[in-house]
Amino acid sequence: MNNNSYCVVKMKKGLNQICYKFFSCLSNPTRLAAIEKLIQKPMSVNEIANALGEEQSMISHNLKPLLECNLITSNRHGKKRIYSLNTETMEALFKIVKNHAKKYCPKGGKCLIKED
Amino acid sequence: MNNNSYCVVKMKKGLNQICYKFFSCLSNPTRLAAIEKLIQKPMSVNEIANALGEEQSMISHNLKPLLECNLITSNRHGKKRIYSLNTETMEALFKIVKNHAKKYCPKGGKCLIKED
DNA sequence: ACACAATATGAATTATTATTCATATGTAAT
DNA sequence: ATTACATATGAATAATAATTCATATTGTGT
Repeated sequence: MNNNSYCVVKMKKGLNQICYKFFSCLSNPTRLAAIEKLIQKPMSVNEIANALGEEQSMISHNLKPLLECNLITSNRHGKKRIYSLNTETMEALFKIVKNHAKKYCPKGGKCLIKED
Repeated sequence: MNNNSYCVVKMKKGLNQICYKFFSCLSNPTRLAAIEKLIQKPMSVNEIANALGEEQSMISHNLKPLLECNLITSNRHGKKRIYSLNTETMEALFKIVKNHAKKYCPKGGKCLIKED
């Protein structure tokens, strides 16, 4: 999955190579829930796990791809490792998604299937 | 998967419900490749399939979630159904991803794993 | 150096998602 | 109404990703 501190995605071409891992990070309920917690404030793995009622190791596994894609960062604080959201990218991203949803998902969270 | 023209995602809460399907659509090499083709110009299923060297039915299957999320639209033109990109959303999105990649993926398409 | 706390890792299992192939549906022209 | 072209659908299989659980690692304070 990575060749020495770089992660290379096997990909067909172009756009894909950059985008696939990026969007994959975000297309997972657990990771989205973790991100949602990190919007509030930086947290440790255990804090996120407790807040979500999930196992510590599961959260740890899930934070990894987010870190690799730099959607979150981490640094030590005493014996804890604190994870923070990359707010620059994430806020810009959510702004677009929310805008899109407002336009196309009138029933709050459900996507309208448009017919032509 | 959908209850009568609406698709409902089973989801833990909040942000997730809106975001999960959105990002899921985009975290797939085939769909990203199809989108890349549609950036150039609107196309039919067969045109996309030929351009990518893939089966027609596979592309058809893959366009469906993009349609449901309104990331593409479609309309008939004679016997063909022409698919077009929702450029408003997609261009804004790619702009963010490219910007993020420029900042964090110095080796063009490979993601730098940051150590602290 | 030791013990503890916090987090990470690996590998097996389970769950989810993609692809394929056969076939159905729809459309337009003759 | 029949044919041919274009696309969609369903269901089986294959591929990929997520979760779990046991355990390893790493850092901290004593």
